Amino acid sequence: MRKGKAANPRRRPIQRRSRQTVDAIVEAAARVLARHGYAAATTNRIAERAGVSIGSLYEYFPNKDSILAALLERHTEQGGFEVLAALEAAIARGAALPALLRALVEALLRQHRRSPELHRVLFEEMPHPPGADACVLRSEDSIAHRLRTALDADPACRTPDADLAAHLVVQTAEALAHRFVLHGIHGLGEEPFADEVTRLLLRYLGGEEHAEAPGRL
Amino acid sequence: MRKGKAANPRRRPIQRRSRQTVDAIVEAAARVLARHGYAAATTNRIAERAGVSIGSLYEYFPNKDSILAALLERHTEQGGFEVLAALEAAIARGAALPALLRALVEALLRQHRRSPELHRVLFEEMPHPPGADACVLRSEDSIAHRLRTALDADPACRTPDADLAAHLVVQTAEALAHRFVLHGIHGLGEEPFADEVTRLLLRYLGGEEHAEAPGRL
Amino acid sequence: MRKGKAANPRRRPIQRRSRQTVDAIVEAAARVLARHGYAAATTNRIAERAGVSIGSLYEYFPNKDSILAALLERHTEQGGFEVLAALEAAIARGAALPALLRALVEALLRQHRRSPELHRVLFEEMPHPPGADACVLRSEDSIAHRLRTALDADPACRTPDADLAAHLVVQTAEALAHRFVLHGIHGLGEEPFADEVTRLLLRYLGGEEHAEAPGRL
Amino acid sequence: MRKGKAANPRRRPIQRRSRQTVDAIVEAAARVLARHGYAAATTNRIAERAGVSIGSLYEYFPNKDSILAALLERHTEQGGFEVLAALEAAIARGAALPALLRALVEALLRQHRRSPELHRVLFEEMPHPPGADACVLRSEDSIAHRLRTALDADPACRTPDADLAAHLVVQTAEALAHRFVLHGIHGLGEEPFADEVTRLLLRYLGGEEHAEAPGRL
DNA sequence: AATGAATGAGAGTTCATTCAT
DNA sequence: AATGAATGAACTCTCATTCAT
Repeated sequence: MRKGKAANPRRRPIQRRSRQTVDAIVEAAARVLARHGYAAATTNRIAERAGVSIGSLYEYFPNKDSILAALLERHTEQGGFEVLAALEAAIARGAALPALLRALVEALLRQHRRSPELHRVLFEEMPHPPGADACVLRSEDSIAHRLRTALDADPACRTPDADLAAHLVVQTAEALAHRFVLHGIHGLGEEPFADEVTRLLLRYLGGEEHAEAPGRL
Repeated sequence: MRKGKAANPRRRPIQRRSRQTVDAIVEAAARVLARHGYAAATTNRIAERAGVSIGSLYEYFPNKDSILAALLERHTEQGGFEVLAALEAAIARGAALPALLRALVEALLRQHRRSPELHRVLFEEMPHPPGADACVLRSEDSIAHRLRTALDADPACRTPDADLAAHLVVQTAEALAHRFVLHGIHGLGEEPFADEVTRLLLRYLGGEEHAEAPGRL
Repeated sequence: MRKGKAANPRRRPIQRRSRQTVDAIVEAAARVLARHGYAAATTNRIAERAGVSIGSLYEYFPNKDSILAALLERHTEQGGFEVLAALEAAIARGAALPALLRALVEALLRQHRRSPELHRVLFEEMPHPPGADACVLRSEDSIAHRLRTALDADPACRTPDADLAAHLVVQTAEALAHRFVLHGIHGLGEEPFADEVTRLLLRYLGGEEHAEAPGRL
Repeated sequence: MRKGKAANPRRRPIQRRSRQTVDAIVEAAARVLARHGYAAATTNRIAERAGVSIGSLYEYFPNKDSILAALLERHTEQGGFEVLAALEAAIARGAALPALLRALVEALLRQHRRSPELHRVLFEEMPHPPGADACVLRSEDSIAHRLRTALDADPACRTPDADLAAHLVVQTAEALAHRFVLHGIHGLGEEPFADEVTRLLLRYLGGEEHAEAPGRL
């Protein structure tokens, strides 16, 4: 049968073994994408790398796109969690605005640095089927949300629309970090880059008196 | 694709007819991508839309990637020229920093607005073969360069590294405009969005005393 | 793209060359089915037998089923034409009812005899997707129709509903011939079989006084 | 199918449990075929419907074909028994030739009517591996045999070769009933259809003086 | 220069069957 | 005996590319 499309549900990875298999497949997809690029990421190669038969792969994923979507989601969620955690830690440390923003920028840089090749393929080489970016938006939203509550509590922050400001801050930091890791800015080092981005964000949020040289945390 | 080959066009389109054919093909690629998405953009369909036989298409382009690369380049260069022109016009008008930045933001928004579908496919759906982004970087570079000379001349601008600042401004404005046009920010209108982004950039560059309400140009 | 299903129109075989290719493919399908059975009739094998690349095959047929459907149709139409022609010839000869029915039975036997293996595979082994039999019904209908006008003209025929009778005659003759050619009836020869079927039909149509031994034509 | 293998079941279902399992599998195959057609009848789906693991299914059947063969056999035998029983009942009632043939025709119609979808799939959609039809022939043979002894005893029957006549009668009735149930004849109702077929058979067997209106039994 | 029919490697996917548990 | 996750050969079909005309 070739007609029965899309939606026949696959085994739900409830049991431990299944979970491992699913992870192995997604992990293999990540390795193949990072090492050989999108064009080489065939289902058969992914299955092979995962040490799983092609049949098993299709036991857990209805088609190729769903594997890549799962990878994108995993990658994005993981990154989001880390950034969120870094934010949380900074807040817990009682960090003021400059240090908070610094933490955000560094977390984003770290995240992009971890596997820049995978990141590049995932976001620049791989076709994003319409709607695949929902998880990216979601992730950004949750970071912006957390940031906003922090901004609300910070007297140094003078900005009319805190929600909007939080979103712009997150989007800006993320976009600049992305670009920096992938393409660099002339020969600029990561440290001065982080300084400058933090300065940018800080001035935007109104804390310009602390703007210079927040230093490393 | 038989082989993932390089991208120098086979025949130098010196004659008028050749130039027209090349343009027709690139234009057809743009239309197909915008209307039907990346997955439907086969070489045969592009040739058909261009009113050219598939054989002729391969007379002018060595492979599919080179067509898409040409399109990406054309799109980027055109956009770059427009932004550059808008910048130039503002400077010629004797615009101060706020108005200058406003002009930059508006030009970028306009550029993304022009064919957002094509833009989305080009930058979010279509695989970017490694190195395909060189032209994007070049375009940004030239805008940043022009901006920098303007900043140098503006006493309102107090920033230690004008070159770096110019690059960050351009990258930030471009990334935020891109995101805004494609995914929006909650229900925010374009006008207030432009205001806020301009405010962000202006504060960064040190002109905070003029930051509020630069108004429309 | 794997989603774009069913209906994208293929090249219509208008030109001479195309017609030849289509014929070669259908003919190859017939040979493969007859020689190796349904299970072995893969598109690649059919293409190979046709001396055509698999790509060309899909240039002319949108999918595997359509090839087999075309073969079924060709086979059925050809058979129908022959039976129709035999009927016409008998009528032209001024044949009376017995000779007419004899001609029908013989034509059907001849038709099934021609390539019994293909016939068996086509009608007993091959899956008939719902609706594939429309052409068979059409063919029978046209034979029944011709027969009916002949019956109307024959005074020997006494039957209340000539249309119904014609259909039953055709269906009965076809079914019995099919079964006889494929499985035989004990050790009965074709000649006596044809005699007996003719007798059956003749008695049904009311011409029982001529029923015995119509002889060969 | 790894190999188009023969069809003797691995385990003789002696125990009650085994018999039940075998029945459940065959029954499940019938339901799946009738409801979803041949293409959807995968071994996994059949096992699922039978409430049996795929492993167990293969404990009782050596391969897929053997399941379908068993179903075909069950279906055919059951149908054969019913027709035989109807014949027997008519004879026991002392029915004359017209009533006897009427009973035969009605029994066949009833049999096809019972699950026409299964019947259609079984005989028109499903591939019949060579030799799968032996059971059909056997069934018809036994009906023809019983009919023959009845004909021998009936003085109204004047036909030279009673055995041949019995076979033709059974084959004709079966083929016409099959066609009628599956495709109909114009808008003809079942009652008049049965009348006409009975008339056809009766005239063939020489009982034309009783041919008109045998009435319902 | 132009055409477009032909090519065929290789993609995604299915499903009958096995076998470790 | 029973399970069902795993297997992988084999299938249908696509599409970038070539080349005879």
